[in-house]
Amino acid sequence: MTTTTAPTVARRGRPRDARCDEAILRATLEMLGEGGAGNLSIDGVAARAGVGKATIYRRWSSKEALLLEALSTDTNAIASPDSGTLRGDLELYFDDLVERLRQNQNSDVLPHLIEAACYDAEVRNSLDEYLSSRQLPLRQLLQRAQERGEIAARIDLAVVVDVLVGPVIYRRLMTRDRIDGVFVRKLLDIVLTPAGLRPV
Amino acid sequence: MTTTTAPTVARRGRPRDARCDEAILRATLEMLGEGGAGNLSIDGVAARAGVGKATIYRRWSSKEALLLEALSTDTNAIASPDSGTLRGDLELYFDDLVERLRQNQNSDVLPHLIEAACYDAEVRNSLDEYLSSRQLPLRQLLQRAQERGEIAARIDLAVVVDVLVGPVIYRRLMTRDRIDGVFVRKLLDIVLTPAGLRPV
Amino acid sequence: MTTTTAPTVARRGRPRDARCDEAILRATLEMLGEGGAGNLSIDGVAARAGVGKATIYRRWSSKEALLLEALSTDTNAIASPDSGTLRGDLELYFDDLVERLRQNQNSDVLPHLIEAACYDAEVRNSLDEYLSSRQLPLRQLLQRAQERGEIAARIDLAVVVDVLVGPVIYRRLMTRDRIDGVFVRKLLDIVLTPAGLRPV
Amino acid sequence: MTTTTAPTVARRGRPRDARCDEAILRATLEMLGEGGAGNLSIDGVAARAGVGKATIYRRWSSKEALLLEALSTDTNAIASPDSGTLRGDLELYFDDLVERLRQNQNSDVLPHLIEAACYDAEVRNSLDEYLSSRQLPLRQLLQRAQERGEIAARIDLAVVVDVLVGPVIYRRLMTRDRIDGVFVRKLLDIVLTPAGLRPV
DNA sequence: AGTTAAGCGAGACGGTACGTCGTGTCTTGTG
DNA sequence: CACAAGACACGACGTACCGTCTCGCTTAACT
Repeated sequence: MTTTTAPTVARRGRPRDARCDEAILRATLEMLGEGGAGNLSIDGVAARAGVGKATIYRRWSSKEALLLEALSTDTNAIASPDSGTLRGDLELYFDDLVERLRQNQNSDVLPHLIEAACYDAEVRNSLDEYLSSRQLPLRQLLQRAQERGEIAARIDLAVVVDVLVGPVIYRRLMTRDRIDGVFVRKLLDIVLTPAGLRPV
Repeated sequence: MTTTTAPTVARRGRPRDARCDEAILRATLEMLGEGGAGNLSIDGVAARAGVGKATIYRRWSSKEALLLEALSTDTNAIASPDSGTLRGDLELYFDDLVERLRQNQNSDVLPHLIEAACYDAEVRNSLDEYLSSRQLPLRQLLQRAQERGEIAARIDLAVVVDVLVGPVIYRRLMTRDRIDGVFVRKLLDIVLTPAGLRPV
Repeated sequence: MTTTTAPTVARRGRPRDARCDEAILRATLEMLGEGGAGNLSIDGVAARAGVGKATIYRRWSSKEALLLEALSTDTNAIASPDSGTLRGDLELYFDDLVERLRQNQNSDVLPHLIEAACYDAEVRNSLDEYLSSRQLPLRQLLQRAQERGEIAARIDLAVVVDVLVGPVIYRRLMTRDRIDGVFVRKLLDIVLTPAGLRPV
Repeated sequence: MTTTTAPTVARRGRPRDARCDEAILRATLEMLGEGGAGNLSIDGVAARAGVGKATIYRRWSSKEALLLEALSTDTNAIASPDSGTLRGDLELYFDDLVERLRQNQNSDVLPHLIEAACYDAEVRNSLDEYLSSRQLPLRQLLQRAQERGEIAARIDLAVVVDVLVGPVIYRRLMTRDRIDGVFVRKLLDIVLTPAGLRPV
């Protein structure tokens, strides 16, 4: 994280006004909902938040840094299930994920950030960190399944993550096909059930 | 398709100069290679192609429409393998895909187009069409496998496509992990081998 | 004049269509009336006249050449009075001039041409010729008055023309004050009546 | 005038940088001298002044507004003579005027502004104001002469102004004949001397 | 009658300038 | 120092005309 809230430093001068942070993030989220990331401008956010542009740039180095922070405010923790079985855990995890995606249905923030990350290493890092943190429960869940023997030891769990999350992201970003419980079940069936795709 | 091959229409006025199309597309691809989609400007393309901006806008309604056309010119056909086995076909298909991705390694065109598609329905449609055409061999290959009985009839092939392509795209766009033969084998192992992930 | 209507030359090929000239000039005058010279474009004239742009440029070398021609079509001859007295002649001449100005009240063609003449020598010459032809009756009228002795022989008639026409043009172009019979009488009073301004 | 010298208002935000005004006006005058008003572009002025285009548009709504301001900076006051006689005053006034015209000999600024004033009311007003201020000394000078009885009380001084200034402007804009001391003397002779043009 | 040269409508072409918008930085006066 | 306001350099946008050029066709005059 960039914010090192070292409490002992006690910086001099007027302290930052926490209400500014709030107002800026709220304005950002509102404008994201209305026009999407592409139509969101710092000028616009500043105007709506009733804040000077410098006040924004003092806190975030770029539009994308701001977006990432705004996204992170949605921090009701991700489900970290432990039902005892791999299938059960995955269903809980994905049901949560589906619900999240359903809520901000047409959000284009992710595509925007992905593109921005191509040009800006700092954004790249922050985005990686953000995504990684979102995946943590899934990795842990798989780890436990492998320890229980539900997943063969030889399997590379990183690839399993790809196989599970990839299809969802793919639908989200590219095909825009429906992402719901039905899709998740089909996905899990294919990945988990040997009878689905069997080698000749 | 927009091409109405009605030869009897006999369009009036000076016809479009095909050399302009070439020059513009060539300039576009060059600048894509150099600076990426984000740093590509219509002004720049026009200047490099030795062409007025209007000549570009006469053909493409936006930067993204131009990018899509430029991408489509890369028309060495995608591998449409038929080795007789699902596994064999998939390996051939993905080896081809991996090679393509390897070539324009750090291209940010796809992220850029994905974002643009969020705001512009026309781009959305063109992009869908483009992606769909790239997937065609894969869909056909799976179709044949299902007819041969290698894939259970109850399986939704659309989801299989997601499960296969999704992980690759996911690495490409989000985790930026390595995409190579090793990854593809692991991926196919997980998806095709029942012994990998087995339900309790 | 540019048009050398040598009838014996008998140029080969398809002859120019006189209806085009008409249509173009009519369209030009209409658009002049609507938007003024500044808002008149060759594209617009061509479209309204139902004519290709080349058909216009084949006849006139520039927008201004076209304007000059369009102006010259208004060729109901200028009054060339001969009432026997200087004052009488001048009143007739200026009444005619005032009427002409009144008709195309807010025309901005003259300013436009004056400016264009600054940059284009051809326009300069055509404009000079046009203006000179309009002044001819006045010069003749003054010439006769000088021969009759109404104007002292030592007087430079060119300057008299300036003194008479200048004020009208000045009002027209710069002050935009009213130009009517009252003004003309006042003008003639000042210039012709010794009791008006008398040297101490 | 637009300048509201209210010092108590204490305008907020970063104040306009006076050096920008200077640089822009200087660049404008330079480019006027080089290419004339017709070849002067906002892009060009911005580039030469080392200033963004927005910085120009923030101050002036159009090219013409800028030109008017630039002209007004040439503020070595106009001669406001008081020699005691009408003839003497006029000679002083016109000698000054002739000298000014001689300096920027081929300037096309005036024609350009006159045309622009046809389309833009704001330019119209500014131009009127500018011209009116230039005429002020002449009007005062005539006023005094009328009070002294050198000009008959019944004479409309506004028309006298036209009669005096009109011929000069007319030469300047239309005939492009020479404007010098000789011309001015001839002009004054005709207007002031009863023996020149006498009514029958 | 066939050939040829130009006229014609349509519209593409290389340019140039336009006026607007957004970025990230800066400079004021006021807390 | 932080803050609101807003000026600043820069760069891209998409549009409008300019004057020229190519198409396929028509229209006469000259072979």
